[in-house]
Amino acid sequence: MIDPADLLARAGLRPTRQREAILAAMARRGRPVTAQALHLLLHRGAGGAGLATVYRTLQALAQAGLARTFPAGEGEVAYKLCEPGHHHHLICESCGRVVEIPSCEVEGWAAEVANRRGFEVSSHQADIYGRCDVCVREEAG
Amino acid sequence: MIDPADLLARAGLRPTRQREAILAAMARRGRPVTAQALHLLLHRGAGGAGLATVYRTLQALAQAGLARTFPAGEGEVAYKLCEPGHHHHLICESCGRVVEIPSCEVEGWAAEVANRRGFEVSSHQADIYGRCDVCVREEAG
DNA sequence: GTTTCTGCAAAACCTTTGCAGCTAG
DNA sequence: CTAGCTGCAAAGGTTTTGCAGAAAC
Repeated sequence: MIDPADLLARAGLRPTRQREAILAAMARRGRPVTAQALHLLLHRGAGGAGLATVYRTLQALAQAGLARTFPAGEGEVAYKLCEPGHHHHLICESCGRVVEIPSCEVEGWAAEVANRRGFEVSSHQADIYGRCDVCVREEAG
Repeated sequence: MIDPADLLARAGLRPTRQREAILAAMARRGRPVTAQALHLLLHRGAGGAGLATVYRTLQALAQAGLARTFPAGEGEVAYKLCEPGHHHHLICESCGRVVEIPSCEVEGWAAEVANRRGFEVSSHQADIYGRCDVCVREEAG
């Protein structure tokens, strides 16, 4: 379970009403959201947060390694809460759901390919795009 | 060897002075460049090209599958000439050099991981970051 | 009481678009 | 001659920044 207050502490941020609202919304959503979308979501509900605050909070979370960024649409960036540490993603192109894949079988491949060309690996990144079980069924049904 | 005129023909674009200058600069560079950077590069040299033209050309190339986009800095997109078809990249974080990896051993891993979770794979994307042989030697020497 | 955070509005930025003039076929 | 391309400048959008007031410690 995701605890907003805990995440803020881990990021070295003061727990404020706005930040907790932002984190709660992100946790509830579970898939990447843009700053703009988050701002709208919160503005309508009770605990609002200014656009600048949303941007600043998301940036801080990403910098602390508690959120990952995804390219979204044209020139927009979406954020999603992620456990720190290395992992990959399975992304549904239909509903936007994102599943984290903890194990990393790409590791060996990356090291081999890189070494063969004299590269020294510092990191790698791999994501799989497709349609999730729910969306596949819906489309078929 | 990369032939600007040929690439333009493959993309269904008319060969003009500006476009050939853009392609020549991209080929010369060999690593991802942003539209802004290209514009500056060309504006200083002889064969200039307007910013709008640079953007339009890069967009057309990407759409034709002859260039790939890379996230660059904050909210910027960089482009690099790439052979069409599926491949991965080895990216040097020090000098920016990019090497294409044609073979795709990730394919199997992607399919297995996805199927295990009920996903239907449509595509995947994997890049390796590190330092290339030249930069490693420079750092050591 | 300090330090940090928020909100607003302005600014900065990259990118796209409209349009008149030019160029390739 | 016609269709397509270029350049400029204006517009569109997202993201960042400055600053006074508010909130957390």
